[in-house]
Amino acid sequence: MQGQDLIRTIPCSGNDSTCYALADCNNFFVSCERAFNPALEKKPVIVLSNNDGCVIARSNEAKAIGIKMGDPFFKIREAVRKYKIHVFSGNMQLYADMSARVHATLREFIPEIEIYSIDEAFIDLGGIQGDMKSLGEKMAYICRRNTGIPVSIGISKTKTLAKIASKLCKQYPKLHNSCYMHRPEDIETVLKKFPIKDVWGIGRRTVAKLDLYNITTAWDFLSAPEDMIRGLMGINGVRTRNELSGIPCIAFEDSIKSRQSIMTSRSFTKEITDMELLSEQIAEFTAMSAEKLRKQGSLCGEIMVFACTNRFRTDETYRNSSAVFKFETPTDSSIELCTAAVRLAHSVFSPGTGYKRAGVCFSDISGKEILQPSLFAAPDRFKHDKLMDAMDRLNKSMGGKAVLIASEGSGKIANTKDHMSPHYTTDWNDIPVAHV
DNA sequence: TCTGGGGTCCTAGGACCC
DNA sequence: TCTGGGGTCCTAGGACCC
Repeated sequence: MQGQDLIRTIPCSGNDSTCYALADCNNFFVSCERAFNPALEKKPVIVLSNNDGCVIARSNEAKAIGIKMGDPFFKIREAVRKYKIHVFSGNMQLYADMSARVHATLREFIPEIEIYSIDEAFIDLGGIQGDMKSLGEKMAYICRRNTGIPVSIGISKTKTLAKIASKLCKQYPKLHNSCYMHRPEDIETVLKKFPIKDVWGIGRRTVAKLDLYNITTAWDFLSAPEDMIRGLMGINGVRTRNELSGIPCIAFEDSIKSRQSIMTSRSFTKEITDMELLSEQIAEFTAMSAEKLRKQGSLCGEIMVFACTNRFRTDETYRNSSAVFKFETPTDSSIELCTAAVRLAHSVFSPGTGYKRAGVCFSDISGKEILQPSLFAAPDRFKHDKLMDAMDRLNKSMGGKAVLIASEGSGKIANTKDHMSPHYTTDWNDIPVAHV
């Protein structure tokens, strides 16, 4: 039974010597800003989340000053002035575009890559002959040259070990952004020094539990009995333990999987107390989610709307209300989705409440091609297809929100983005000009 | 004044059925 | 008074990731 759990996720390549690379972009959002503004090199730089709320990326210099991931911006204003930290509002369009460029560069080496996140990709090097260390160095060099983004390439027998190898690259500049970790004695030396809290899959809660057993390094974890790890962490703990010992338990997935849920939510600069404003926001979030839904060719079976108060306020109790609607027949029409969402927004709203955050979540998502039409569904149930298609194309070619659903309103609520860089690669007006 | 956003998977426990 | 046992499915909550 336990064995089957594990085997299910092991890639069945038929090759007993597996090898994975992890390409990890260094301080990715900061590196994107630097790629177009070289004056930022060697300077402390941070990037902020929506509404300029929290720190979501830091340059090494900013880390050295003591700026933490997730620090609220208003709490570090003093340090920003004192150390002349360069501040940017998150420019997600730019980062997504730069990410695509890095992926395209990696694919020139090995076509099948697994895009793990906006700044990370796994590459299956199983069966590849040659000097892995120099292959990694070459990948890192070409990525930097083609995109301006510094990338760390960690290579080892499992994904978890490859992650560790990529972290070593950042720690030791001498490695030239590429670390191939394969000899058992080297792996042992590394794991004995590697903090368990930095291992992929080991989070805060687990670190606290492991600490009670004096497990503080990756090697301690690997040396602990399997039953004990299973008891503390369940199957995922056993997988991580196997991965550290060189047995792959996390499969390589190069096909792009459709999302099982699609969410759009935002915090507001000022609390919303007006129902019309709230429902316009909800409609806007719904339209954004619906666009993502159509992009992956899916239908939504269930929609959830939520709105909550400011969880940091101490003078009143935190409230989070939500409501759900199930569609008789799944849909991808913004019109149907917005109609449902606005109705839900009305049922969630309570007068006199100040809402600080709200959002929309689509679930029960299915592929459009395998739709089982309900017996009672109207024959014209795809009547909005052409309209949606036209709307998506207009919005794509004209950028942003050229066409809106009526319930979205006119966007009266603006987010704070006081430090936005130009849309260098995604807006013709912002394309950098070379002065010669 | 000001505190992000979007995902996945696993597990335990309850409801329900035979 | 006595009060089974096993299976499935669903859901909420926890934990993790970036």
